[in-house]
Amino acid sequence: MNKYGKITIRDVSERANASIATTSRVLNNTDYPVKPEMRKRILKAAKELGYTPNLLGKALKTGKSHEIGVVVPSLLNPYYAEAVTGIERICSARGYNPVFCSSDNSPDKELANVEFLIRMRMDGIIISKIEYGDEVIDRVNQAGISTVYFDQPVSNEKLSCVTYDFFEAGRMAAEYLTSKGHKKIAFFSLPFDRQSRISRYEGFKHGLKEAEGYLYLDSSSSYEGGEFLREFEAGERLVSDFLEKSEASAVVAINDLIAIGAMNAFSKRGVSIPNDISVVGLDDISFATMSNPALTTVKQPSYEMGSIAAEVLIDGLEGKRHKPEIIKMLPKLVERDSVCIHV
Amino acid sequence: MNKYGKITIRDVSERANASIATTSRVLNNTDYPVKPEMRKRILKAAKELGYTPNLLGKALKTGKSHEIGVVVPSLLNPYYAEAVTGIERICSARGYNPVFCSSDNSPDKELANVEFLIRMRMDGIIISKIEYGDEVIDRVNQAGISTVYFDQPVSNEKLSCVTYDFFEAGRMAAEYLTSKGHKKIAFFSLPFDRQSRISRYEGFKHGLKEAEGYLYLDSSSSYEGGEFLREFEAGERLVSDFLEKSEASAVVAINDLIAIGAMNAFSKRGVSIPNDISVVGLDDISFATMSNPALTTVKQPSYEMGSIAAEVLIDGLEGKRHKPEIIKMLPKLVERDSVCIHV
DNA sequence: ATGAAAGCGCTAACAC
DNA sequence: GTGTTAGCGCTTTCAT
Repeated sequence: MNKYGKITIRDVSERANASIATTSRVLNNTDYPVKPEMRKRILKAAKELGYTPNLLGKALKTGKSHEIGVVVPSLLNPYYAEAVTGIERICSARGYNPVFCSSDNSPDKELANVEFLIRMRMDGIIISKIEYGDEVIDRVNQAGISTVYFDQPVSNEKLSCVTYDFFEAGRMAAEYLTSKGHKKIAFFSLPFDRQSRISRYEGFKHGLKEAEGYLYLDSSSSYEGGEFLREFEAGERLVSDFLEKSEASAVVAINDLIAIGAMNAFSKRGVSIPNDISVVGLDDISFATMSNPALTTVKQPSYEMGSIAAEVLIDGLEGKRHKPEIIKMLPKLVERDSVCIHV
Repeated sequence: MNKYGKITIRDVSERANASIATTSRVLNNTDYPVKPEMRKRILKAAKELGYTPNLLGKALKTGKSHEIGVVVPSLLNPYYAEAVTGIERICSARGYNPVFCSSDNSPDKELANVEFLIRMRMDGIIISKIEYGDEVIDRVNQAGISTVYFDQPVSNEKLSCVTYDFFEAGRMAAEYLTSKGHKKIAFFSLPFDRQSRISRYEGFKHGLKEAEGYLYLDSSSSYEGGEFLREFEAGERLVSDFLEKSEASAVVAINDLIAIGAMNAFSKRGVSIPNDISVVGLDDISFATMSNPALTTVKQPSYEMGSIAAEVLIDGLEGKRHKPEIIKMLPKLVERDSVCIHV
């Protein structure tokens, strides 16, 4: 035992009367030939001493940590919680250890997290980037660390990315509503500060066809109390605005949280969903099944996106994939109880 | 540049015509005296080369990683998501980097995660333990790593723990209902496989006073699809059971997810909340404000518990606290719209 | 089949 | 004010 009070491989080797090299070979279960008795002695010594390998030493030496860094904007947001769960399952199935960092919706923290992961010499990084510019991308490229982006699209074709057809999702929502006879449809949104929102809205407009579209934007920006609640409340505010003008018979919300907040605000004011107003969300978070009425929405398969991002990254790390992979997941309409036919 | 293609401190020192030692001193911003020109040269060289410190080397040498490992049963569960956010904020404010691991509700994975964090030589660990026995505790103790437990209570007084008065929470819920005139109150629960659930139920019974209590247990155990939805569905199943017997005018649910699931199932069957049946939850997750009606519940301050756990741990690491700290957070009743007076 | 030793990137004690 | 060097725990090449 050294001055740090930790058992090292050296302590084990001494107690087993073996060399460090042999000890390392045994402890790592390599197929290197070692006499059975020696092997047994070493294993016994390790056990008796309560040896715990120091992965820092190992990673420093080998240049591989078997760790994968994951950066998401928020762990509070069910959407990311699901993605992260997908990542976690794949990584651990394939022998990697995911390390999650939340950037708390702050681009600065996002960059700091990425920096940290690079400095820790992660084998790879999975990131759902919110920063608008390319600082993160540049940093990661310069460091030469394998990275896959997910959620928000990344323009560069050289980069692996698991994204989603946001445009098509918006389009499907609008089209579904028109197919139900709605002629005037509102769009409830947060500020268009990310590509996904812009695309959703573009798609929405496209899906409208002959129907009229009305945009309602909530721009109160406080991120206090978690963006989670904030979005829910945005839904409530948008309803006030909407009710004043009463231009439409249906609304598409930029995400489920807003849709649910809106539905609640509507019911509180005696507007019945879906009888008076139809609502469709975008995302399909688990909670969408739990709202009352259950929310009709367009699914973004966050869990699968997370899993696939992890697969792509690990395949790359293990040399099973060489070119950057750009995967665009398709939306799927999930019909529940928040829409009805407009006559 | 070495064979790994990474810039090391050595490369920087060579380019700056300085020694490694001086370079290290400058790069770490120590107050060690270094001539301004030299300092400038080194900084310049580092920048030009795109030097990125290798934290593995540093941690190996110093024995401090400034990383804190966090293990929770699930990141999908909003309760833990909130706790984790509290941890994240404190750690990053105090210069530590939290590393989150989800054990995916599996005791085996929990132990594996803990093992990983120990091997990575984290400075400390924060864990919400689900494993029923003491394996995790023993392992952590043997490794001699500073740890604070949170959520589930830990019996050992030698261990720092941030927990919650589960008994009192159950009691408050029951008492609140009796104070509203309810005489027959049901308790909706999942299996009593953890202390928190047992305590909540005990407290509930205690708070009943002269009122009658009825226990409804959901034991369908599949963890597929995430415990999140599972609990919501458990609420629905419990309602079927309840409606067959119709013994009570109010229900206390072991957690908010079940309460919300139950409320939905009730409304679907034409039972109006709170007019026909009053419901109170336990937890106060953010979703509780978003249900319809908004859920009256007993708050467990998960965000604060996470923050405090982080504070306690870091104080310990920095020698600002020496004895184990046992903190028991108090519940708080949050009145919303799911309860009414029983006549 | 086993071991000695170099070295991964870094810090810090010590020397000058 | 600056530099030399030992060594953190580990793997791995090369000898034996």
